[in-house]
Amino acid sequence: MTKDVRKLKTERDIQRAMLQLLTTKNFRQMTVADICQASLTSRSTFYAHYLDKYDLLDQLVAKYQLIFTQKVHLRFEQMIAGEIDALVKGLLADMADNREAIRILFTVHEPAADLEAGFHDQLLAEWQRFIQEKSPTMTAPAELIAAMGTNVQMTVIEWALTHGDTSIDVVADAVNTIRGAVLRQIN
Amino acid sequence: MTKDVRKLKTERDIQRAMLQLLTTKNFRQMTVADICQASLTSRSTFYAHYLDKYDLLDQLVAKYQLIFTQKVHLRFEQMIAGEIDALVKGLLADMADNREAIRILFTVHEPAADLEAGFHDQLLAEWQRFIQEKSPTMTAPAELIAAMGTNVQMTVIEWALTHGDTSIDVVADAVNTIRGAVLRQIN
DNA sequence: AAGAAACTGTTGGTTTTCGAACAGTTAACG
DNA sequence: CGTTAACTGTTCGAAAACCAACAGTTTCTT
Repeated sequence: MTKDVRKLKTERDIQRAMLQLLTTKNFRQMTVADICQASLTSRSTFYAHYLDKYDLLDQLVAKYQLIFTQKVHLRFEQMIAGEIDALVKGLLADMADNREAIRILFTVHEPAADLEAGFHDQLLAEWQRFIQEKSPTMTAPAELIAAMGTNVQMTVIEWALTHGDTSIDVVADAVNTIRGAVLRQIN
Repeated sequence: MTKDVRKLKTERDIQRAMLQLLTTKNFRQMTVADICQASLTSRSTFYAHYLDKYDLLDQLVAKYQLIFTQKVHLRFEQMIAGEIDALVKGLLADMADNREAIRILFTVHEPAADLEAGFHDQLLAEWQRFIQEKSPTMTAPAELIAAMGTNVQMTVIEWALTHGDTSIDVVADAVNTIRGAVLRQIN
């Protein structure tokens, strides 16, 4: 039923290798042979696990998209109601182990596999749902406010991914002000 | 002729796992099952590579001892003649990839596998050879001065292993003074 | 445009790893 | 003391990974 340990290990090695390679060269110019060389796996084994490098990227993106999906839904309420410190620190804590991987994948923008876009869409859906519940009829266009809130959050997330969780305090005040302005459009 | 990649990978995984476990528990209370669990290898595979955990430790120690042996002989002359900055920075550069592993192994003191003792003996032999060449007849006992020089170097090496190469400048003056005093006994 | 070089995706035979089981030893515990 | 429990070291069939070779495609060079 459960997967063979060897499969888990090779998939781990291959995924790590791809992430590591993405820091050097971009996805397009990366070959399957490169990935195999970096992960110490044979090409035949690679193709036993993935259709091609696009499939590998898909699965990587899907993996972190899933983690994000699970976390975001739980934290969304407090993300917009609470202080910005709690928001970012909570998210970073959830993703501590994966921060570097997510940061790398955010640089890849393939039509069928775009983690940054995926995060964005996910947040946007949450905002639309939130606005619909809180105030179905509001003066400002709901779509605009949802997009605004989403983009503010994405900005903070990306900032935190690259700068780490220690330097949040520097920007907390500024972001809190903006967040408050967005929320006032809804209430 | 050359080893199968799978063998290299499992040995790498097992060795990494043991080093990682050594940061948690000490060597005596560590079991083969622990190592296998941490490295995601089966016990039967472990025993296909090593006789037991002592054999594994032996090979780990021997590996880093060999690296040290190769580097020390090349750098010994400049280690005692040059400035202490050059000494430590040179050594650390040589061992940059292995610093963490060596630091961990320095905490293990098994009768048959003691990296710290091995480094010490290696340096002592270099000092004895050096004194014999430079001044075969000297007033102070050669053994004492060799031991002194060795211990000074070991102190610096261990300090650098734990504190990193950035903070060498802090102690450079102090160590240079001591090193000068030791060398004056020979010349 | 033609040939070379590199990359893709697949196959089959060989080697390695896995997992479960086993008896024998050591450590823990009431 | 005796009885569990845990650890050691070994065996063997099944599963997975390896490598080399292959034809077909794309990319580079001249």
